[in-house]
Amino acid sequence: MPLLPSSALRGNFARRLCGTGFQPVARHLETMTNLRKRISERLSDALIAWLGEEGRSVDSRVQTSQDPRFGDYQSNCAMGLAKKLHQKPRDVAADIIAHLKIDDLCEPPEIAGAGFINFKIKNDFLAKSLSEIPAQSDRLGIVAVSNPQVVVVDMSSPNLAKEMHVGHLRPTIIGDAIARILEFQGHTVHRLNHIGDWGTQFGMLIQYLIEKGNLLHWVHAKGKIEKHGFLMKSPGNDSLLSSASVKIDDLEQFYINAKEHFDKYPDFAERSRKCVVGLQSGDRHNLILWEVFCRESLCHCHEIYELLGVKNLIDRGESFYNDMLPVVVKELKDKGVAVESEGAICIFPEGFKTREGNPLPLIIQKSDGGYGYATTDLAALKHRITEMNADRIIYVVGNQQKQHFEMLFAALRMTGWTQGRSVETVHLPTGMLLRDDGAPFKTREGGTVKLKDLLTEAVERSKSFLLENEKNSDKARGYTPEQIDHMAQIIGIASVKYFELLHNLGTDYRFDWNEMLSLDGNTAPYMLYAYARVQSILRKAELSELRITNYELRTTNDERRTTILEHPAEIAMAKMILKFTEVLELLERELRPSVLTEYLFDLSKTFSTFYDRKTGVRVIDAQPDSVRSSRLQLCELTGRLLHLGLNLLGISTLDRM
RNA sequence: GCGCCCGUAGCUCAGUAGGAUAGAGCAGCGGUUUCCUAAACCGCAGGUCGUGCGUUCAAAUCGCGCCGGGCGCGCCA
Repeated sequence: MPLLPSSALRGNFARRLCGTGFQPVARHLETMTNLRKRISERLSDALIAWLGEEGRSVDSRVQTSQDPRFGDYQSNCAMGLAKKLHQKPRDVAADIIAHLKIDDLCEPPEIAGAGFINFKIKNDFLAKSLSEIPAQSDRLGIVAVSNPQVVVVDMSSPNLAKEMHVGHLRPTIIGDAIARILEFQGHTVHRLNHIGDWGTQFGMLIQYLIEKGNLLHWVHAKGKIEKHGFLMKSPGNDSLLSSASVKIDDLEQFYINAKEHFDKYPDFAERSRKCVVGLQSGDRHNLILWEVFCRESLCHCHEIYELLGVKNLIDRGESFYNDMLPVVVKELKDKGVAVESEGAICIFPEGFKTREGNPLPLIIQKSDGGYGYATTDLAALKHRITEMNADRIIYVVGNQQKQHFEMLFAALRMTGWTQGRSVETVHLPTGMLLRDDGAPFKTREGGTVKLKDLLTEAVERSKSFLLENEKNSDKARGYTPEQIDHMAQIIGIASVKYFELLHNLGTDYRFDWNEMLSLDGNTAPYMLYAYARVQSILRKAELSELRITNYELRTTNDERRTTILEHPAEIAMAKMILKFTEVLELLERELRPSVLTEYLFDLSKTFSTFYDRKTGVRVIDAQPDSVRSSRLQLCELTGRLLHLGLNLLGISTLDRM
């Protein structure tokens, strides 16, 4: 059975995967088997063999069984089919089985209950499937999708007027995880940081900067600004910006001070408004200061992104779309998509109503001539579709904006911008972060919690835990302070990220330090620990990287690795490893990182049982050599898989804990 | 008032296009260290899936009503 496309396509794969951080699938023709898909294909063949063309329309999907008594997979198609054929479900099941050719994969299928067909995978087939996983691939032989798309992930979206707060955690972390997963699957992904860099508050901030701020090296610049949008300029290559700089230590406080000043002094407020006007009319001095301010604020954001390990962001502010706004409005007016209503230019997508039951507008030009967020969002959509050639645009944004995105997407369908091309737009609504007492996440004084403070605390808490361990003679591992710092950094950040990803993204959830940093349960530390144990085994078995290479190289040609699956723990391990392909399918369909966290937790648990002194098997001192090498292979695959899975979530691993 | 989301074990949450006796983790109780990291493992206990009808061979899952919570509903993002 051909598991990879022809060699002509393989060059494409390699190119597409460039820049994802993963090795291209090239040398090996092996891949990881999708057990569920295999059975489903055989079932489909059987249905066609039995019913002819009609068999094609029957649902041949199989699902994993909940109870091991029912085997590994089950098909429920006989029950539905029985109704159509006016036969008994169990008879239908028997007919299906009679046409099934599956004895190389499974034990003889069994009919149970109301007409379920149960499949149990043969150990031999599990072993064969494991041995097919290529040894050198950090992708574990998982091939890219055959229909790669250009995907824009709209994520993070900070507002440069203020510092990033806990509310940005979900859209940033989940957006990055989704981007990583789609990249891994072979799509071209653009992580788009839709930054709030434009609007009335910037007038106030810039005026405050001029009057009270710590402006350094302010030099009147030569030249002129050609276009709004500091983000359009190539960083570090701008003579205007290099001539002015500013340092704001506490951006949040700066905003609060400016706002107080604004409320207290009407003349300052007046100067602020003039500043806004200046900005909008392209006044050079105002614009330079605005850029300087945005640069400084963006530096604060990137400190956070660095801490979180979020890379390859396209920082593109709202200002980027400024010049497009009047063009878009005119176009939509000309096309008759937008109409004037109560002095404003509006689009009225079908199916949306106001409080009074009137059609609800998407306002693309205010009655005063200004533009709001809806216009920017539309312009951004157009840019992503027509300039970036996006096939799929994913917004990871709070669920409060659900209706706005529904209207936006409805409006998009009226514009004709996709020109018949299929462009999928999807809003992944994120839930709110609540305090552990269920209240909105605020400081005791009612202020917002800075993201930076939160992440710092996570690292600090991890560090004090590690230091506590070192004091305990039973647990002390003799780490140096540098090692402790490094581990605390990884564990702290991993804990916060994992806790985010663990929850279903749409629902509100409670933030609980003790829970997320706990070593017990579905947490990052538990999983990092499982990974560290794998690494420890491989070290103890003296399978250094070089040794693994030699060990694997012996098996590349005719001499296959033989996997021996006898002990229940070995069999469980094998099934769990192969299940990964099914998890990826689900991820592709549902874009829910919690599907992956759940799997990784199951994998870790299965490994802990496999390796346990009571319930598991010996590995390093196992005899004979064939068993030892088979078990080492299971460990090695688990390690690679944990590393891969955590990597897809944006979480780093530790070789020791 | 209308629209959308949610209500599952004491707590936090899963439950994959309706499938068999509803699952995890935490907390609780009880076990396991001559042995590769006990930061672990095993076992026990714990639920009329908010509620009432309905759809069907089959409902936590689909439909309708009700109760309770959240969010949104014309120039803020």
